[in-house]
Amino acid sequence: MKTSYHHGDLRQVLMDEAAKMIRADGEQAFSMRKLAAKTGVSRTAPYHHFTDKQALLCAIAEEGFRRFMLFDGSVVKDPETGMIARSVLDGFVRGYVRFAIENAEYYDLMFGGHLWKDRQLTESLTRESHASFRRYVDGVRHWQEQALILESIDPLRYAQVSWSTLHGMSRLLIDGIYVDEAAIEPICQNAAAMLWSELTGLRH
Amino acid sequence: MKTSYHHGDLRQVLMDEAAKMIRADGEQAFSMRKLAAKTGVSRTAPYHHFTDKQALLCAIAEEGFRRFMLFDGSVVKDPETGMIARSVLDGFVRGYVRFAIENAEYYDLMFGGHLWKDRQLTESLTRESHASFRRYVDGVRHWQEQALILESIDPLRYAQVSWSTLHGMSRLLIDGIYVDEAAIEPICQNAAAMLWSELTGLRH
DNA sequence: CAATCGATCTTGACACTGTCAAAATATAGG
DNA sequence: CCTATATTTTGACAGTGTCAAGATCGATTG
Repeated sequence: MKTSYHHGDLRQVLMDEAAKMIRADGEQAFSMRKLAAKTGVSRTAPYHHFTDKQALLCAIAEEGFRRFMLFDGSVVKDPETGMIARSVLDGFVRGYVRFAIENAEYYDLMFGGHLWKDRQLTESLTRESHASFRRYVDGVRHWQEQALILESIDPLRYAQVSWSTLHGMSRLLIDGIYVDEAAIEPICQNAAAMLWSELTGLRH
Repeated sequence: MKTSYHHGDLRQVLMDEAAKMIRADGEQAFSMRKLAAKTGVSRTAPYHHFTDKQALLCAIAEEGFRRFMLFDGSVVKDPETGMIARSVLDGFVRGYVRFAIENAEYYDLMFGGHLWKDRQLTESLTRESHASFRRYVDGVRHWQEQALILESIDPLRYAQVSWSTLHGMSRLLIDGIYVDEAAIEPICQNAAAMLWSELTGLRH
């Protein structure tokens, strides 16, 4: 039932192996030739499944976006105020950061900049990533329709700023800038408190 | 009065030219050999001023940190509440993002991750960058001592989260992720409002 | 002024990279 | 079986970071 001929779905094997290599030694140290060697094929074999090194990286990033969806839609109301509960924000922030840290090799490719910088994104990656963000904005808008958050919020603007916070934290933690791992929990707490306060207008 | 022999302070010329090249074509396309050619010296000449390509990039990043300082310390009080004025936050957020965008080639090296990822930072870069962040935390603490912001705030945690927001926004804007340039102003406004609200406990 | 010495630069070399063109091979359909 | 097509390999080329050895320059000293 294999659709591949010589090497049982080489395409997927290449992507998995590449991700593993990047996780182990960093994107900087990754090379197409080493990937080919590790996979046990010739140097140029990967080029029949990916037009480019860039295309391979885009494909991995795209897979990252598909694994990423964490807006499960389930909401908890605060019984007193009727607004969204702090715990929802806590879970969301932790979920985001957790994904970024545990799948750092994917996260780096998704938002590492290098892919975005040169504007040579695969069209399908562009589509997938934009869809991912749109889901986020839609989720916020949905909260608003249910009166779980302030009416005065602009969902797009809130999405942009809150995503900035989440992304900035993730970079901070992944790269170990100014911070060590033990600080993850309190930082997430603070960020969640800030975002919740922004959404509800309430003070913790 | 030149301290250099053959090429009037080659070290600085290399750094400037490198920054210019990275600005023009991106870090990805930057190479030591092209830099040497552009500067009009031999391929290995730069290696007598920088032990590594990495060391060169670190030196540029370090220069970026020195150009960066934007915590000027001047504060404006809100006449009614006696707390820090919204305009201070506005200016700070805009200043940060402005620097990041206008000096994107420096900012990328400072926080692009690639330098931090492999832990091969120059010692002096580590020092300079940490000093830069410490200045930020100290600034917040100073505000607190003057009772310009809430007493309940943990300056370190606030610094980490707010820096996350600023950094995330900058990446978002520099890389053009999910956003176009026209949105810079409203996004800065929203972020400043959120941070100000977090600092003062007030609602805009 | 000449000799020397250290700082600065160049030349040559090596292993490694991405990727193209052409050749080789395996598989599927007729 | 035989041919067309999908897949992989071999060979090649220009470009990369950087090391070792040599050449050259500037200043310092005798």
